[in-house]
Amino acid sequence: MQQTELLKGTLQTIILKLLEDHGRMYGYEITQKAKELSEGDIILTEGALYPTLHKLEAEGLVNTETVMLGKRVRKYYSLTSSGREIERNKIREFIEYVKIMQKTLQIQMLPGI
Amino acid sequence: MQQTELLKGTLQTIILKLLEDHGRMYGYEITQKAKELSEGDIILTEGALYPTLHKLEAEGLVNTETVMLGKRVRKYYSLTSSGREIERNKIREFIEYVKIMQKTLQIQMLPGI
DNA sequence: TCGTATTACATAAGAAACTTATGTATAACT
DNA sequence: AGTTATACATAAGTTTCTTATGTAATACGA
Repeated sequence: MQQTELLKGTLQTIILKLLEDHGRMYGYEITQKAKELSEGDIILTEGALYPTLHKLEAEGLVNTETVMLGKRVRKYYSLTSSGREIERNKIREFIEYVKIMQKTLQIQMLPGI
Repeated sequence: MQQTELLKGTLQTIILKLLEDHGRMYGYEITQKAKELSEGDIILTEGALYPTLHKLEAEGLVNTETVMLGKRVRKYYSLTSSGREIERNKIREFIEYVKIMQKTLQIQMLPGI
């Protein structure tokens, strides 16, 4: 993550939604997809990403599958049904959060936003 | 703050914008205004609010003025010109952040949002 | 008038979520 | 051959909040 400071607290949401939209992914791929979709604004650091993925796994929100690529390891993650449910909640919460902030800050975000 | 978890990192933004929109305010008043505008969703806890106000003061973003109400103390805060500048940046950053998230999560927030 | 809720400030310990730094190792490119 | 990219991982430290605690005046209801 980084810079915007606001991105704190959204890492799980981003990971879960990327897994929902793009199917099974591995860690490094998640960082690249986030960077691509955000047009360079979201840089997921490894120090944040991997512990979060491990936590999601420990909570049963994602499954893992380890694949050997020659001599290298790649660890794929995919949503469990529980993970899918949490993901939907997190997206709802995010939209709700933006609405709350809009009311509180009394700002308009133009259509399209 | 609380619950939404997303609100982390937005406390300074909320305080600065409320001071911009409503002029000089005291701590308790800020909590009430945030609660009112957010329709009950933003509950600023004292443990978060006061240290943040002190920090904003230490950074020169707000001025303070202490007023006695009978025997009680009330401490008013108002934006400095530097505080106003930072406030505008934070609002811009917030809007930018929402756009980034919208792209990354590929979600639509209907007009009005 | 007495107890409770509200107003109004403040600080401190602990938790959560990051950043920054470091480590290991293979593969690709120049 | 050396640098960059791919790919995983952990640990120390920072920031920002929550929860708990403390003090005290004022308002309100029974």
